[in-house]
Amino acid sequence: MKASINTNDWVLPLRAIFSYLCSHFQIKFRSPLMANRYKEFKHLNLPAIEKEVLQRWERENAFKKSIEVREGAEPFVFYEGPPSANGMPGIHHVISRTLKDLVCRYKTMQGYKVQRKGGWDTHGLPIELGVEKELGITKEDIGKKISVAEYNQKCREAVLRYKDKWDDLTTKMGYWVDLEHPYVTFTNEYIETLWWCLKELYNKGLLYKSVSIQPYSPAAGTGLSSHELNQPGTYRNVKDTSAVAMFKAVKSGRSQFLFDAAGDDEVFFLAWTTTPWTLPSNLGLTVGPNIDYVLVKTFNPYTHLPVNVVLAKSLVNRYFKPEGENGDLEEYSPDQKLLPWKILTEFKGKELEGLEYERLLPYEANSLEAIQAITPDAQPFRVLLGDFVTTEDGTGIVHTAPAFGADDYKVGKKYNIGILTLVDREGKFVDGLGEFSRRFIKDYKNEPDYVDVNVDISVKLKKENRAFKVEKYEHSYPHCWRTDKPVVYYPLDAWFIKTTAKRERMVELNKTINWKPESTGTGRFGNWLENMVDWNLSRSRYWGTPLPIWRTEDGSEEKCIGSIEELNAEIKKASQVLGGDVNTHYLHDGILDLHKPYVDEVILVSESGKPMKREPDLIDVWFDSGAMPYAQWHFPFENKEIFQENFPADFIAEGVDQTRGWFYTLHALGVMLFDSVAYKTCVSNGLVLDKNGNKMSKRLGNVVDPFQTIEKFGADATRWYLITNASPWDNLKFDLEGIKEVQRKFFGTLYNTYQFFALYANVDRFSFKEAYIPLEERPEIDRWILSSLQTLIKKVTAAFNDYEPTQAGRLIEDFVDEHLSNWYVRLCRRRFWKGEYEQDKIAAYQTLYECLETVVRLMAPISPFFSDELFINLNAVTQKHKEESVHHILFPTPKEEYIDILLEERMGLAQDASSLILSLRKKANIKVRQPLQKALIPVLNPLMEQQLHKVEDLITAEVNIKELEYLSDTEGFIKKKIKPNFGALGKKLGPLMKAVNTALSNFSQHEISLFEKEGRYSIPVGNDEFVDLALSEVEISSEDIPGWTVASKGPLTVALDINITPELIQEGDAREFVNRIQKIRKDSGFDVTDRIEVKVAANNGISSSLAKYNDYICAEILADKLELTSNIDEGTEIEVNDNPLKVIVLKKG
RNA sequence: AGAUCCGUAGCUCAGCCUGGUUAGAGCACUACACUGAUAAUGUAGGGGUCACCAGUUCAAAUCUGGUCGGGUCUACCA
Repeated sequence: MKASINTNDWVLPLRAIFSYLCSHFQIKFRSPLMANRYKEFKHLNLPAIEKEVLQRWERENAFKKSIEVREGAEPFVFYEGPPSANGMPGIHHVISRTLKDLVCRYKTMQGYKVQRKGGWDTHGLPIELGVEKELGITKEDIGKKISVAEYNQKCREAVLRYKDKWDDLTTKMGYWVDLEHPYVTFTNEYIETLWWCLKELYNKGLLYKSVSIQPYSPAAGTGLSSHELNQPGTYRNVKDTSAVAMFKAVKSGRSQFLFDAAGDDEVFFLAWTTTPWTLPSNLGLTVGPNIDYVLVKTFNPYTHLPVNVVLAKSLVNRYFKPEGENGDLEEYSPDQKLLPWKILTEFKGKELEGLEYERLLPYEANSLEAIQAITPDAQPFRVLLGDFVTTEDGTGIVHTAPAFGADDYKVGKKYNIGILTLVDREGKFVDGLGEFSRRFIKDYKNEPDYVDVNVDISVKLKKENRAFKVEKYEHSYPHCWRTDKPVVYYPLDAWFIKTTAKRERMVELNKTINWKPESTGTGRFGNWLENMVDWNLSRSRYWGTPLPIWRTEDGSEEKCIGSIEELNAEIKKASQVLGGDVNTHYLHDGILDLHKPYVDEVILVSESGKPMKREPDLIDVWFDSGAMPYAQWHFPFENKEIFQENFPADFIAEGVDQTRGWFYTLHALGVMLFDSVAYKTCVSNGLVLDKNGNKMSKRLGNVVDPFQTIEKFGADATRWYLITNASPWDNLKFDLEGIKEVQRKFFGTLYNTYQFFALYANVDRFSFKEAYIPLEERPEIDRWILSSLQTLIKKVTAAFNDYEPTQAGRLIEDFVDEHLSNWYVRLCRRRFWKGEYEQDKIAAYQTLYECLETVVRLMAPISPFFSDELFINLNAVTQKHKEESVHHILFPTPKEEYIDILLEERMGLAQDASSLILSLRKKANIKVRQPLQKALIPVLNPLMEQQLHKVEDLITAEVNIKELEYLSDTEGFIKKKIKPNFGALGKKLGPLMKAVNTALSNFSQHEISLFEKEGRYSIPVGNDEFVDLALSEVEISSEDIPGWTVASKGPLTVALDINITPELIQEGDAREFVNRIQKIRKDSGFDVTDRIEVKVAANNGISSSLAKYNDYICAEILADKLELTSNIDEGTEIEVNDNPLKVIVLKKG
């Protein structure tokens, strides 16, 4: 502080010389740091201001400097979740980035060093699919129509396609993040760290290969991980053709009891499926061992043939109407609607175990020979027992196709029924299935004339007396997050990370993370961890991080590579051991690109000297982003110290949809690699919906373009709106009207306040060069606003510290609007433009300046542009800070000694009293310009009188009355009301409260005043019991002053003397006249300091009013002369209190 | 089906944690004022079964349980 004051001493004369030179030699030059006038605006144009500020930031390297100025300071670590730049950014990106930015800016202002490395997610399905669409190819064409090398080159070119748009948005929205040195996930360095991570996991035994039934997207040609399946929007309600198929039981010793009951007719097991395409692969039927089943005699509703069917007892009424029970089976005719039916027998599921049935759809491909060719000894087509069977849907008998369901696979393995996968990886039936061969099981190719094979299968079953019910069934079914096509469950070889082995630790460490809101962490994320399954890493694609594992052909030996150096050494070794052409391309320079196809060309050698090939899989892109804490620094190959300093993150923030995505992969890798959390605080923001609460989608056309929004309303207004409208984690209904409101109400008010300050400070040449006037020498209102300001600083700081920016923003808004603009400035206006430049005026300037500067610093994290503009404009004149941006200085700290609770309280009284008096004026229809004599305020105690007395001048000036009169406690004059102080009495009285309340409400005026005098009172509550009340346990308020019209709010009551004496009328005339002249001054475009002369022709009572108040009028309107004449020809016609006048207003000089 | 968030004025939201007696604000609407800050402001008015039901309590928008509606997420539902 001291240094800057010293600086001022010599800067001021220099500045004078400088400006003299500039004006005389007409040098057009505006130093950003120096000015002798506060910049005044013509209009509030936020977008234009922002453009200027952006240019300045760029010119001055403001972002870089904001980190440099904290060199050596304690770091605050932030991780940027990498966006994928192959799509356009949307408005929902603006909210999470605003959140990230404001926290980082705030922490910088708190003195931390906050590095923010940007990043790009560049691998994976979205990019590949985009490229395929562009080239008009499918996955099968890769390696045929286009080489893998060329394909990957195309991907590499496509990944940063919209980088410019993203950078543009980042810049324009004021998001400070390092775009010059971002981490890019496809670089060798990045991949090398990923390999290092994988090898660490491998060495810990956490990486393994296994066959399992996994979600698989035929359209995308790859398996999906559980968290990919858990992206929003993947589960969708779809209508599928479902079928209840009839599996014909084979007669045997064990099934005899069924045939006995059925009178030796055919017996069928009913099994339901929503995926009829799995029926040809059926190898078993699973029943619940303890579920009750029944054999029902009835007719097939399609073929009308008599049948006997088995299904769960509790599901009988799902298929049969009660009226049909025991109906006449003999008389059934095909045209009757009601199916007659009859339960023949009942039994437990376990009695069905091992019963055989006939193949439903016999073809070459699902013959016993074909099955046993894959699984020797397999014994398919039997009834199995499984615990997973429920009776909530279907028939209680589960059609089991081991290839297409995890449960099916498990139970099938147990009973050794074999496995048939009669659908290939493209999603079409294999050969050997008759008319269904090579047909797609779902419309994966967007064929215009696609015919649903599921329908055809169902029709076939119907015709063959093998379907009992076929209908459209609506259920939620997972879809591939990129292709939007339905996923199937499919047996795949895959590499897994054994996340389940670390579940306990992950759960434990999760409890140390500060989640905003808490429920995301405990609920959504916590549940996810509890139910976690192993992480399926494998992807059968081309553009991604290759799995660095090489294996011998028989799988007996394998090697996991953890660095480029290691790979190059192994390359050489293999070449030497294996000889021939092995790895010849890679011997000289080593490997130059870690992607396909190059890594696949590399052959390594096993310990026993056998060649090893790379496992063909790529890894899940989510591993890329989850490993960014390490890979962004190329750890451990470089930057070890930087990494140590930047792990774990203090703070991350993304949309809540990342809970199972990035939040999870970061956490999982942090725990598994370093036994640490990866982030200490995680803020998850909600979705951005349109103004009607619908999700934004291109299809509905309700998306909001962030560029247009910022261009039109400015980034600051947009940011402020996004942050203050709702808590970040609540869903936001985005409405442009809301931004307009913010712009008008908050920014408009702040702008007006600044503008007002600048206008008069420029007139008076206020530059804060005078000594700081001690608080005790400033008037009441200054001390009040400064006290409120400190309270504001405290609350805003607390809110920001608690990651509650919404609270912070709303507090600032309220202060600027309610306190600063609508009370302080309004009441102090005259201090700025009246009188000489002396102590009181300087105090006013200093106070308003301090408020403005502080507010600007408080709001800077949320509103970086406008705050910086105002800061620079203020500081350019006063030079109080040597920093050149608000984002380089420190956040304000509250001056506790400025806080005066009593003062804030009595100002509240003044505001209430003024408001009440204005409302009384309104009731009596007397305008504020008409002075009134007095207002009466009953005071309940000495403190209240004292308090009011101190703000008396403010009230009288504000509501234009001559005096306040206090009515002290004279019995009979003020009517008082008493009621219990519920809060205080509740605990003490409990059930007696009602009685006391009744007693108090029946108090007479006399009893109330007795109570007040004594300070206590004993109240009878029946049965000779009494309750002793203290004065603090009741609330006494004045309710009425007999004979007066009153208004009250809480304990405050006001009466207004509405007698208007002739003298008051004259004064009112004078004030009205001043108002008219001021309007003329303004309309004529006079400067606020111009002196004028006025001639008035008044032929009525007004002239005497004007004569009487001549001096007052002249002072107000800056007139040197007010001349009253009887008549003038020209002049402006005005009206003063219904009297017409003519005036001529002339500027002097 | 389960988890979670939400439901307060026409709209956007406070208040709920810690129960207290007229449930607030802004926007919008209407009328009247004020103003040398003017795309601002004040006063007044209309507008609420605090989603519903039950419980706890002297007292419930607030605490508890349930129901309904909406969002998001989960699930190996054949």
